[in-house]
Amino acid sequence: MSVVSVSQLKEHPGESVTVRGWLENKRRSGKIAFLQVRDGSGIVQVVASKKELSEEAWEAILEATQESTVAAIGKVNVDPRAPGGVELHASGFRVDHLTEEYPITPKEHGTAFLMEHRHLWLRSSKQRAILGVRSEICQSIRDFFYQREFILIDSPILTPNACEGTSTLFQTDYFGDPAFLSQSGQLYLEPAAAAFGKVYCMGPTFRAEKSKTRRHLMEFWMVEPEVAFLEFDGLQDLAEDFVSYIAERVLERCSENLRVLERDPAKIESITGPFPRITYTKAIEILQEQGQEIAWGDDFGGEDETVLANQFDRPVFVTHFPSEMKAFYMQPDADDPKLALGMDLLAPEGYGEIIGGSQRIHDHDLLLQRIQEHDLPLEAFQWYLDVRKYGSYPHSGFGMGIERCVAWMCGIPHLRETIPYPRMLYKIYP
RNA sequence: UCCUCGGUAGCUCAAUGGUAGAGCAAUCGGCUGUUAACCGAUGGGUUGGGGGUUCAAGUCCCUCCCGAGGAGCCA
Repeated sequence: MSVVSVSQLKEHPGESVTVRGWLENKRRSGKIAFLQVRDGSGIVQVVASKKELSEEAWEAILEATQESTVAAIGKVNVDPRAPGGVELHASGFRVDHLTEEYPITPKEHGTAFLMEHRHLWLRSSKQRAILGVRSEICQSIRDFFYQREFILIDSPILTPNACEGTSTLFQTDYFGDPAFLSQSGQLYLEPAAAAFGKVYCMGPTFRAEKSKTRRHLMEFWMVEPEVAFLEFDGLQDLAEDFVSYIAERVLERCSENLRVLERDPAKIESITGPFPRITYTKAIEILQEQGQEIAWGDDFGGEDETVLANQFDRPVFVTHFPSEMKAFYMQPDADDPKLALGMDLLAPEGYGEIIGGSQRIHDHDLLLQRIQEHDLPLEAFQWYLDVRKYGSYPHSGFGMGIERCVAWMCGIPHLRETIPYPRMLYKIYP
């Protein structure tokens, strides 16, 4: 008797097959029982009638508890009464492992309890849907760059110094010397752009900031492309194509997950270019018109981002920020050197900053000056300066937070559900 | 780090300063088409820890711990 995955059952109508999985729920009505069996590919209802089963198999059905490992043998029936349209009419049943007192019951639970049981919460339908979307997004990112002939450059996680010199880093011991967990792969990507032209990295990054909000994690995944000879307008085109492609793939491949999440696909259908592009100065004007208390030179707060994004029906680029509020490596605007060629992409619906990027300084002396102005340790950046010393070239890149993108596509409010095992302020279990 | 709210059965929550309760889960029984099934019964508590006020504290006060929401910081 062949083992068939639940997702493939509709290919075997009338056949007798075995399904192996976990018992999600059971309803019993005297001599007939309905069991929801989940195998990872889907959920199927097993219908079991006492008179059609051996005494042993019927006993196994009575004994089976929620989340027990079970094997159901039976005929595949197409039946409109069954959720999913297909059910298994049992001719045999056994319990391979009996679960006792599974903590997550079919009724409601609080967030704290579910986070404490994250390793089990993963089995819940909503969590499976979110992580399924995450998987598709990561795959679409790799496909996007592969199709455009980018080379994958894995950046290091252990680094000898604070890359951007801004955020708080996790420190560890490297054979007696201090080392830090990476907060960005960008600086390591820029030299690689001179080797391959178009490169990207995707991996975990770490920030030791004591942020306690729905939009922050201590450990999050970031994808960062870096392209030689790409300048500021082209960078925005790339980000626009990139985000549009991800949205298209989620719509195409994740419709069932979106349905489980009750996510309106229209919200994702509207993520197509061109995205509006406004300057920081224009953004401040809009915010002031909307009654936000903000002055030129201030950074956006969470509410500012939401108010600004709500002015548009799709993601919006904000560009040309004051140089002082941005990282040391951003190229100054030729028309107004007070401004940096940096851009943020703000997502609608309050999801905030999805992408941050810039054209990088490619002039050696200017970069050296900026490193000194920011009081960064020059010796640690010697290799980074080398990129501008041996065949310098204009180049640009951006970074996108994977979790923020997943939360946005799924329409869920908190980042903690968008990564299998979130690392949050003071919380690292399980 | 700061502000606000909260911590009572395995879970979600009730309980004027006066006998700690319900639903779900668990256990047992009933039911041949259930959709978080339903019906009946049973077991289940150091009310987050410590201290205080009071004849009497889950309830009021102090303190510590833990959690949630928000702010700041940031992607």
